[in-house]
Amino acid sequence: MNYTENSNDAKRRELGSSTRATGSVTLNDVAKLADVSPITVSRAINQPNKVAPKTLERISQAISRTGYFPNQLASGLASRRSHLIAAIVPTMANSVHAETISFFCDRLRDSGYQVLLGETGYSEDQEESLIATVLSRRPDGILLTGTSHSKTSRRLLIGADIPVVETWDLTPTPIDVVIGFSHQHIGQAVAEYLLNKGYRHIGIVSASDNRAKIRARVFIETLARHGNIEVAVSFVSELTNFRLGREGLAHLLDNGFGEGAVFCSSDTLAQGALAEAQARGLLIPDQLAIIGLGDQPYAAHTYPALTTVRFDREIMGRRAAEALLARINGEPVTENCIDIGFSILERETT
Amino acid sequence: MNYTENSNDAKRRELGSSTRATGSVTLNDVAKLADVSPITVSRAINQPNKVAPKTLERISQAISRTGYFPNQLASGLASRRSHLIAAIVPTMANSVHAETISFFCDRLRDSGYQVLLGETGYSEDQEESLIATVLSRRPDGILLTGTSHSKTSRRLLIGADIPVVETWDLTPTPIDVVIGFSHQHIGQAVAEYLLNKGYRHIGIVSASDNRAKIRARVFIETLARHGNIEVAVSFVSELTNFRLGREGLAHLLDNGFGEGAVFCSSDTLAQGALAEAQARGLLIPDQLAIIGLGDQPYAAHTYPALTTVRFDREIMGRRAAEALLARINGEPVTENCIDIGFSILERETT
DNA sequence: TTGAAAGCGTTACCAA
DNA sequence: TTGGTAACGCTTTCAA
Repeated sequence: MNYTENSNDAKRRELGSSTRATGSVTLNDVAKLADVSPITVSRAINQPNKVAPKTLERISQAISRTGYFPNQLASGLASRRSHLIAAIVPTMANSVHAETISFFCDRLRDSGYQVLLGETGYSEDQEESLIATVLSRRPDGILLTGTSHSKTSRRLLIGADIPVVETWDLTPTPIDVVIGFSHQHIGQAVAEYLLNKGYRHIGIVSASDNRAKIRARVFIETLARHGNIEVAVSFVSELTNFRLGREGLAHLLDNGFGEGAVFCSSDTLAQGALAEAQARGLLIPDQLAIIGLGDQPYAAHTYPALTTVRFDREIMGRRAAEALLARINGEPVTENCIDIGFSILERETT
Repeated sequence: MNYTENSNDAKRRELGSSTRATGSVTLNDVAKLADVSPITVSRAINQPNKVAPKTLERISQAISRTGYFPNQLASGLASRRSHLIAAIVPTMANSVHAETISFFCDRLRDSGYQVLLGETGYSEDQEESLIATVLSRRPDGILLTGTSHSKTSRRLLIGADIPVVETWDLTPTPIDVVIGFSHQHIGQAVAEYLLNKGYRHIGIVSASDNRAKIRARVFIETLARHGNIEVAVSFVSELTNFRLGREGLAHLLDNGFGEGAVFCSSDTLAQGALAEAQARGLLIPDQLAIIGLGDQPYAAHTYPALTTVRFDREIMGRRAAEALLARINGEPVTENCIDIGFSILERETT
C-alpha cells in the first residue's frame, strides 16, 4: 500500500490554507516517505525491536531526511505518559535544594524523563497553587520538599493518582514515599554532642523555615533538659545568606554571649558567623566553636568551623528519582519511608 | 440544547469498556453539567470576558463540583501554545545559575508559564541532545547559557522557530536575543584595576569553563601588555567549590607566589582561597588581596576579600524572561543584545 | 510484523 | 454570546 496521501492532506488541500497548518514535520510525513503506516513509525521510535530491520532502516532514513521531531505533547496526550516529573522546591537560590534537584535531574534524564520546576518561596499557599498548575501538565510523578502541605494540596495530589515523593524530612504518614532525615534527631544529637564536649555556654543562629525551627526547638529543649542550659537564640529569615550569618552571630555577641559554642542552621550561616567571629578576633574554635549544617560539597574538612552536620544531597536526589521511577513502572516499592540519616563530622582542631 | 450526552459517550457505551477511559474529569463532563457546549467551557476558562456572566457562573460551579483540571497537554497540542519555557544551564549546583533561574521562574510564573529544566554539565554534546529533547515538548521559548553552541544545536533552534535567549555572555551574532556581560571586559577591567592599585605580584585562580577561560586570558594578556607582569596561574575544573579555592591558592603559594593580589573566578573560589590564606596566617588584604566574582547575595560588603566583581543575576533572570515573553507575544523587541554590565565593588579595607 | 480506525482533551474556524 | 465540526499529532485497540 502506498501512503502518498492521507485524508488530512486531502482536506487540507481542499480547504485551501484555512486548516491549522503547523508547518512542522509529523509522523505522517515520515510514514509517507518511508511508505509505511504512521503506527509503524511510532513503533520504530518507541519499540524498535517490534519492527522489521529493513522497515526500520527505511524509516530512520525518512526521519533524518525530513528532520522529524516527535511531539511529546501529542504523545503524552495519547499515551497518558507525559514523561514529565514535577519538582517543587522552596527556592533554587538555596544551594541545598539546587544541588538535590541537580542530582534528581541527572538520574531522571538517564531514564528519559524531564523535570518541570516550581518554586514556592517557602509558602504553603504558593505550593498549593503551584501543585494545581503543574498537575495540569499531567506529570508522571512529583517531588515535594518537606512534609507539611495544605489540605487542598494533599487532596489534589491524591486525586492526581501519581507517585509522590516528599523529601528533606520524615513522617510516619507520607502521601506516598518520603525520603529524608529527622530534624528532631539532629537537634537532639547536636545538643548532646555539645554537652558531651563540655560546653555550657551555647547559642544558636537559626533560619526560620519549618524544618530549621524544629531542629532549633529540640536543640533548645534537649539542652534545657539534660544540661539545664539556657540557649542564646538568634533567628533569621527563611532565606539564609552569608550576611545573615554575620548578623546572627553579632546579635548573640552583642547581647552578652561570650565564649562557647554556636549551632548555625546551615553552612552558609556558619560561614557568615565565622567571618564575624574572625572580624572580632575570636579564636576558632578555642574561644568560639561553630557548628554548621549541610556539608556543602567539600567544605567539611576545609572550613574552620569545629564541626558540621552532614547529610547527603546526592543520595536524596537520586533515590527520590529512583523511587518515582519504580512507582511509575509499577515495581514493588518495599520502603515508603527512607531515612538517609546524617552524621556529625568532627574536624581536627587546628 | 441539552448536552447530556455526546457521540463519544454513545460509542463508549456501545463498545463497552474497551475504549480508552482516563477516569479523569474532562471539559466535556463540565460542559454537560453546566448544560453548555465544551467550547464555551473552554472560553469560560481562557477568555471569561467573552462569556455571559450567568453562563460563567453556571460553568464555574460545574468546575468546582466536578473538581475539573484542565489538561495542558491537550491544550498545548490544540493551540500550539505549550506555556512551557525550557531553561538549559550547565548545572544548578552552581549557585550563579540556580539564582538566575530562580528569578527567571518567578517572572515567568507571573505570566502563566512554567519552566522545563535541563542541565548540560558544561558539555556541548549534552547540550545538543538536551535541546533536541526539550524541543519535542514544543516549548514556547528557550533560555540557553552562554553563546557557544554546536552547529546542530543552532540548526535545531532555528528550525524550532521559537524565541531563544542566550545568557551570561554577549555576542554580535546571537541566535535571537542575548543578555549578559562581556567576559573580555571583565578580564581587562580587573587587570587594569590591579595595575592602578600598584600591584606587581599578581595571580589568578580560575575555573576552566569557556567564560572563565576568556576572562583569564584577557586578564593575563592585559597584565602582560600594560604592566609587563607575568601572572601566576592556577586552573581548576569547571565545577568550582570551596575546597578547590583553597587548593588553587595553595598551588600558587607553594609554587613561589608570595604577597600580592589574586583574582578568583568566582566567589566560591575566593572564599576557599581566603580560608587558605587565613590558615597560613597571611594578612588580608595587606599581604594578600583577593578578588572574587559574582557578588553572591549580600557577600560583597561582608566577606573580607578586597574586592568583588558584581553583576546582577536578578536583572539577568528577569530580563531574559521578559525578552522571551515579549517575543512570544509578538511585541517589537528593540534590543536583541542586552549588556547588563558589571561593576568592581571595592571594599573598605578593615 | 503491519495496519485501520478510533480516540486522547483541548482549541481553531467558521456560522448562527 | 454560543455552538458544530474538524483538527492538533500521536498511540491504543483490535484485526490481519
